[in-house]
Amino acid sequence: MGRPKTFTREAVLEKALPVFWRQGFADASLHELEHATGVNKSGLYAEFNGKEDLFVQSLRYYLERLEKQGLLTAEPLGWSNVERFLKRGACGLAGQKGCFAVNSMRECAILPPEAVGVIDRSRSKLKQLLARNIEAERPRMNADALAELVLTFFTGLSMERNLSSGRPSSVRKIDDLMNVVRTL
Amino acid sequence: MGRPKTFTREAVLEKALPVFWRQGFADASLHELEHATGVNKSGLYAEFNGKEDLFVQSLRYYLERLEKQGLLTAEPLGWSNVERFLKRGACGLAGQKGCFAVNSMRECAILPPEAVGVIDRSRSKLKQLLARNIEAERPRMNADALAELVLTFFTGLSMERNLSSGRPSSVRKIDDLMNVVRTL
DNA sequence: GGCATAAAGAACCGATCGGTTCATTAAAGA
DNA sequence: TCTTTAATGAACCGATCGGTTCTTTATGCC
Repeated sequence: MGRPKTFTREAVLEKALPVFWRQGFADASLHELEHATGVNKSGLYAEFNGKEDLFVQSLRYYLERLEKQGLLTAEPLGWSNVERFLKRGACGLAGQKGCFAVNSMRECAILPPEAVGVIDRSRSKLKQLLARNIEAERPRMNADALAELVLTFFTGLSMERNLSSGRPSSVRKIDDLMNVVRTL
Repeated sequence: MGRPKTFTREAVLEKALPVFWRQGFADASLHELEHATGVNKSGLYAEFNGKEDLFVQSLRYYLERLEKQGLLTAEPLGWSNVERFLKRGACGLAGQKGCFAVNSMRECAILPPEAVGVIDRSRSKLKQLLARNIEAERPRMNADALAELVLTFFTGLSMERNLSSGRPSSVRKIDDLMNVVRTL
């Protein structure tokens, strides 16, 4: 049988995620990742194919966790789902700021292409889910166009969380937006 | 008198800016900056106090150039200014993507504090200018709150330019937004 | 005790990082 | 020519980077 493993692949991702989230891909060093995960560099290398792979897996893990929350799939579909998504989707799971996927968009140029693809697909899916919720409310305005506006707003909201100021105002801002979109 | 200088401080910033814009602060190396500016490393060090200072000066230079365009100060104040700001403010001056200041928000944690302050102040000023233009149109909705929504939308718009897809849709998206806000 | 597996840790690789110094060369005015 | 200033380029610094390998130690089952 041999000695059993002392860490799960998921447990490593869970601890590596905040590092990438906070530092970004370029600025996250293997040394920090070792310390955060508690797994030796050789151990990390045995489990993943280097830093790029670890980043992509962390990103996938993050998006899967977010999906499981079902913020935009809870029945009945509608504005309440959209509002909850805006309020809780940009608040990190691991005590981090903003949205990991949105933050990563900044580094697209130096990210492994696989990561860019993951981000692209997750945004497409997000847009589709938003549109479905909006469509359920039978707005006068085109649901797809409205979904794009909301997604762009969410993106901006996530980015603003990287700043020290203006956190308390974000809830009010979301309320303002929801008041607007409900009339469209 | 001695030998005259062969480069301007401004000319260096003009060429250093795209590097920071594209690569971000952490991922821009002095080697790249040398190559882009055409000024030797020792020359750069004689003119600036290292990489951090060069970044801050580039950021200041970028914002000053943007201000001089007067996108939000042209008379008469109103929606047309806001629309022009959204359409041209996020299109890089130097053939770059999105907004340099917005991109830099991602790196707040590792940026020189001075840079964070510059970003903060520029956003405050931007919000104020937006509010002034909106106020001029006498909307039913609170102008400051509306200005915040527009600024967040702009932030999201700038970030989305880092992605390969969806560029053509951004003009339509801005039109959609303007159609909405004009009714508020 | 054997055997198999897993983890830790250290050593090492070549490369690059930001930063500093200095000797050399070039271009101006006096 | 002499002085002054500017610019270059190379050398060097200590540190860190991502990545690789190997030895050692620990822990399980048979």
